[in-house]
Amino acid sequence: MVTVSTSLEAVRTYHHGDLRSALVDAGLRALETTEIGDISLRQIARDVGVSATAVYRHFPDKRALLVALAGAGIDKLGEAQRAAAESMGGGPGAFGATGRAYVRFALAHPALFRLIFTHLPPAGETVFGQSIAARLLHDKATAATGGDAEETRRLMVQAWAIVHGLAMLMLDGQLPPDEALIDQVIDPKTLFGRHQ
Amino acid sequence: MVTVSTSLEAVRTYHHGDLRSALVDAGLRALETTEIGDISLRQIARDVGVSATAVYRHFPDKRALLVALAGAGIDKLGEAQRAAAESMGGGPGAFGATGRAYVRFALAHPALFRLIFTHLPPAGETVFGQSIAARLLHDKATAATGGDAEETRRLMVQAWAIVHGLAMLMLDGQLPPDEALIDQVIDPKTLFGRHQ
DNA sequence: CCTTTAATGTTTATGGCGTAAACATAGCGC
DNA sequence: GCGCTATGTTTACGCCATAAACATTAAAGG
Repeated sequence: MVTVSTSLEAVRTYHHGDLRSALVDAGLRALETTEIGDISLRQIARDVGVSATAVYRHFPDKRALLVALAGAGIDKLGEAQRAAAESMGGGPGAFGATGRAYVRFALAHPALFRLIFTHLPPAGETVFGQSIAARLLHDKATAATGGDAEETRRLMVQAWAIVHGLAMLMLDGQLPPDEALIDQVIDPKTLFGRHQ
Repeated sequence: MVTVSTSLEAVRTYHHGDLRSALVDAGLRALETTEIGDISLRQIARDVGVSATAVYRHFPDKRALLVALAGAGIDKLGEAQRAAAESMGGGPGAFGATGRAYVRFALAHPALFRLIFTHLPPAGETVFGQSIAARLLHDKATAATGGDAEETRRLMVQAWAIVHGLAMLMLDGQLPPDEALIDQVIDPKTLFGRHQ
């Protein structure tokens, strides 16, 4: 029996121990350097040091692994937004901070960001519905509209669309990924100050 | 020599006649029913009734064919916007009409729309730069800002981002693809009426 | 403890893909 | 009419996702 020492104290045996999370970790790592279309099951398995078909013990198919990666990505995105809001003390600047964090996350992890939104049927609830920013945004929009539900919804969708659109256009090279442009476009004053 | 009759009057010989445009047409047709990641050179070649490698006489690789398809898509999108603007007589409602046409186009041709923006390095100029809507938008934004260049740019980017974001979120199942929501979100009054 | 069994690996195989290389055909300029 | 070149085809390679059969080991029950 061959015993291969891996990164730290761990030792490889026939059974891996926690292959599922190792695959997810390797997948997330791969997404940092590989565009989404070039992600391959076999490569991820190779990275983990396991046969290609071992993956199928933990995921029914490639798509299922990608769904798991997207889930991890959604968590990361949420955490980035939470941290951004917290850094503003949850105060009036918090909502804008979550928007900027959203775009920065997209630019920092393009393949992961794309995976979250595209290439997968929305897993159960909508990404946005689960978001920290959703509550902040809802509060802000409700205040701005004085409680009108339809207007509130419009403001929320507009705000999300602007942030998401900015992220996508920068990701796709249609707009320069400038920090200054992000700040300029995501300005709560111009997004909410307009309501009559 | 086998002579196969194709759709109309045409006749197949060893040389196709206009394989390049036949491939583009078949590719566009494929994009109506196949998501972008599942588009295959070999299938397109099969649809045209030609060997897989014949494609390489007209395109250096798959990417090049996709670029050609994206180019055709950009033309179609531009035409849809032009028609939308014209239907409003080019009047004050024209700009909003181009925005709605943009989102409707995305919903009507999801794979093609994605191809145009993602999966390809922006071919030369930006998609938006060439757009009919760009001029309408620029005029509108300039009027709203009284000529301030930076403010004009901000308004233009915000408008494009909102439209693009809405299209993407609907495409990705994060927002319901309702006509009413499109009309509500893309409302020039709420997009431009706010400027102080 | 020791054995059975289920979980979790590996090997092997299949068919599809993009693409390179060698070869075939035919249209066009001389 | 002939040869050159554009434009096809055939064949082949290596990678991919995935199915099927087989191997190893951990855990559970006697």
